[in-house]
Order: sequence, then structure tokens, then C-alpha cells
Amino acid sequence: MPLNKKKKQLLNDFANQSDKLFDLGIIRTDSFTGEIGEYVASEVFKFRKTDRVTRAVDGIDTKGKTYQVKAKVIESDKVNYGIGNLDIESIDYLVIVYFTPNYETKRIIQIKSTQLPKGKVGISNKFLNSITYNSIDGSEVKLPASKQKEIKKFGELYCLLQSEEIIRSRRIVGDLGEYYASQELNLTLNENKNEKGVDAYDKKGIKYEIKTRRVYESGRRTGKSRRLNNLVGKDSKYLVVVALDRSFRCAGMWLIPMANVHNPKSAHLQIVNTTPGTKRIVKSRISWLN
DNA sequence: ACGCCCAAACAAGTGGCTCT
DNA sequence: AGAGCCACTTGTTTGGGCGT
Repeated sequence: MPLNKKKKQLLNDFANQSDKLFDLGIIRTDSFTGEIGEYVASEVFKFRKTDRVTRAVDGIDTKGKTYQVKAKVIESDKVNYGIGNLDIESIDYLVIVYFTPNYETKRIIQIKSTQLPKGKVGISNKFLNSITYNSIDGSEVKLPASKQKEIKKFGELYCLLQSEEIIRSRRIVGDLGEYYASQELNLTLNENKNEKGVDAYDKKGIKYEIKTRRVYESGRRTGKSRRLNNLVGKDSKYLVVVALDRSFRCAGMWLIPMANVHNPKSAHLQIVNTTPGTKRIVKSRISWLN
């Protein structure tokens, strides 16, 4: 069953709404949670966001204090959050923004970097009880009304994508690619989302790995070099590459024998043009991909 | 014995660097 | 331009440990 009209409309709305957040300067990439978290923190702590690629420091406030911001969507009140490789020497504060699934701010925690252990940081109630920190309830967070409204709308659309069963997790691109591939190739999606290297099976039990990229022009990316990383050691027989357009519609699909992929560690997306044995499943609407 | 906490593993993605 | 690395990010599941 292909996507019905309602679901297509929902994907359109989601694409439009994410572009709106982009135009408003709330997000700069498609890491929605992290970007919205940085935005909320920048309003709360009145800091200026650093450039997209700046290491460790996400914001600098008027007094020159530096912030690292983490954001997490939670359904319960659990604060648990493991953070590895935190560079506490480079920052004054660690800020964690907890969101509800529709991006209402639930709680914000601000910890002085001097309270943090070196290396890995495990945020938990136990840890928080052992230090002094600042906790802000979501109800105290005031954003400009216009932006608050658009974030809320975005969050509601995100939740609808899940409740309408268009996506199974909060990974939109990967989930949709698996969905399209299962439709086109008559595959059964792997229930076990954690099994390494296998996303789906066909009727004969042959294994497929599905990789998806959303390919379209926007200011979100600096280069057009796109990769399919970490295919090494995956024992699927076939690699399915799915391209999505801006509206998350399928804009190309290829079936590639995994054994023919030359650079499985870090393959360029263009392998769909050059790899021997590649079968085109859905005609590409992207000029540089065939 | 069970549930909660929590760390680790696994997954998916962007993009930088060097060499050819 | 592409191969082969790497660093760094967010997000989800799992299974061990521990207290009630």
C-alpha cells in the first residue's frame, strides 16, 4: 500500500514546517532536537550561538561565559543521559534541555563545568543529587510567541508522523527509506531494530541493508559530498540506497550487491552510478545520481 | 522477584583531512 | 573527484547491578 493522500500531505506539511524553522533561524541543520535545544537555551541564557562547526562551545553569553548544550526528547520524567567525550575544559556550563515529544520544553538543567567529572558524564538523579546545579521548569521558559508557535506546530506534526505510523522511530529519513524499500521490493522489515547490518528480508530470507539520504538543495549543507558510512562488516546480501526529495518523497532507489561496494567504510553516494551489478528500482529525479 | 537506574553498545548522520 | 581515514553528533535498545 503506497502512501495515501493524507500521509503525503502530512509529509509535505512537515517539510514546510521544518523549512519555516530554518528560515526563522531556529534550526540550521536537520538535527532537529539538538538545534531546537540550542535555540531554546540561547533564549533562556541570552547567549549568542556559535557557528555550526565550532567544537565544544555552542554559545557565548554577554559575560563571555561559554555553554555546551545537549537536548533530549523524553516521554517520562527520567533525566538519564550519558554523554561521552565532553570537553569540560572548553566550557563554563553544560546545559541540558529536555523536551516532550512535541518539543515543549519540559525542564532545563544547567551545570557548572567544575561540577563535572572528566571524560564521560552520566546524568542521572543519583549524579544530580551529588552536585549543585540549576534546574529550570519548562513552564518558566518564555520564548517569542511567534517562534514558540512554529516550534509547537513542528512538534505536533512530528508526533503525527509517528501516530499515523509513517515512521516507527524518531529517525525520519531512515524510517521512510525502509518503508519505501519494503513497498517497492516486497520486503519484510526487521522487527529487531538493533540487529546489526540487517534492515529487512525478502520472501526467501535474503538480507537487505537500507540506506537513505534526503537529497535537495538548501543552506543546511556546505558541500554536496554525501556518504554512506560504516557498511563494512555488514553481512546483508544487498544494499538498497534510497534518495528522498525535500518533501520526503522517494526520488530514486537502487539495489546494489553488497559485495561490489568498493569503499564500504565511507562510500560516496555516487556509487549508485558506478557500482557493477546495480539495479535501478525507482527512476532518479536527482541530476547527479544517474 | 521485580522494577528502576544507568552505562554501554549499536545505529545513523555530517563533514573535515590527506593522498592520489 | 574519489578513497580511506577520522572526529563528532543525536537517538534507541539492552542487559547488568542494586535496592525494595
